[in-house]
Amino acid sequence: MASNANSVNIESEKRGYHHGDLRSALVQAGLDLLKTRAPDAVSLREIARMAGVSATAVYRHFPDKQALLSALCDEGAEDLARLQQAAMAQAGGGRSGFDAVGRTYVRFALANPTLFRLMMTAPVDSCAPLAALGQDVLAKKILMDNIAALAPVEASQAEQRVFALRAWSIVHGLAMLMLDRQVPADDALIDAVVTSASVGVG
Amino acid sequence: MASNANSVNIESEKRGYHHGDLRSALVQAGLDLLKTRAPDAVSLREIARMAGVSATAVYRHFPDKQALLSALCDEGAEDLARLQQAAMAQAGGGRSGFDAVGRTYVRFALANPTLFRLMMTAPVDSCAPLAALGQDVLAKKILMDNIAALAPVEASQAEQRVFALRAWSIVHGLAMLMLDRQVPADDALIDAVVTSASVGVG
DNA sequence: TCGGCAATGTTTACAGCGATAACATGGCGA
DNA sequence: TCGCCATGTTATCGCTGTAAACATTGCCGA
Repeated sequence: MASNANSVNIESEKRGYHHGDLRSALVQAGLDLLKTRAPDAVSLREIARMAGVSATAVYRHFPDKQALLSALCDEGAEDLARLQQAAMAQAGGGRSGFDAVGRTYVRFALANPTLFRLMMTAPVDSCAPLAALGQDVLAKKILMDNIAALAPVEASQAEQRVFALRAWSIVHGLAMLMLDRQVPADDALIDAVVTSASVGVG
Repeated sequence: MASNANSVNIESEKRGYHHGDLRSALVQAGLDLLKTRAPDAVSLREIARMAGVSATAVYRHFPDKQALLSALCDEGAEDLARLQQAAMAQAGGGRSGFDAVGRTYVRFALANPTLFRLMMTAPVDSCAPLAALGQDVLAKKILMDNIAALAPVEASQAEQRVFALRAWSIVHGLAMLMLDRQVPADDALIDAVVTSASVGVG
């Protein structure tokens, strides 16, 4: 997951005043921290501590905490996109590929709850235009296009867009409900909800 | 929205050392604050300030911040349930009532973004059993049962459960995606996604 | 080779946060 | 009337994100 193959072993080497590749180290530390902490329990200071560096050093590489978190989101988005591409390829495309991508989406959310929540939760009050956001949004756009391409061919473009959005809503809603424990995180349940979703429509 | 008709005008009266009904006042202040703040920008201290009381007074009525927030969630859940009941009644039940309930769900989320997010986001790391949570979960259970009752009659119980969960996923996912600005918060779009959701199945 | 500048670390400081402990007030029943 | 106790208060703690000032070092031009 989101390995930065270069610049490993940093923590073991005795480093001098300068770190070498602190930015990558911070991102890696952040991803590690995300695995065990709740989203609002992820503190800039702890990430810095984990990277063996003072808290304010972070500000040499990110304007503020949110920027650091956004960098983590971008890593997550890349991961998710890779997984989905693989799932699609393995299923051989078509409808079964479509379902596989959906299942991958939900399973990724369950496997990386905090990261997923971070990825999908907008900076909230900031009315930033979508284009200004990180590349994860771009990844989603690509995903949307892929989904739309699987809509029934006889449908109009608007109908295809609705079809795609509904598909996204199903997996996103299911993922969120399971993350928030409103619904048991049952693998069979994922299959049931996601798979038959395409039955009634195509 | 979530009016506590009793104990109004508290802030205008000159109160003595004791408040009278601080608990209600805190809940009301919290709901007011939720209207303008992002979820993680809602601080216990500011709610207390808004109620004209010291921060630690809150602890006489709630064990911790989370408990106060849960009280806000319960108010929100009541509101949502009321709105959905009204929508169902006005639409005259049946499929159009079903759709109306779904639309109400999404519109409530858009109208009360922070409150909705608070309601639907579990205390995260706490593995609390669902039964131990606030009444909002109960409200959701009722909702689920209502939805399930509208599933195709020839379906098995398990199929009905999946049908209900998929319906919930659609509206929940759509609400979340719109809240997080992944998708434009367009009223017509809500109608399109929610309404035709029942077309392919029943 | 040397001097200095820019990049990138550090320490210090501040205001706001949730939470605890100790203290103050005052309503109400014995 | 007295005293209990529910419900307020202030003081304090450790944590947070962030800004400002200072320290160190790699690198580039003279």
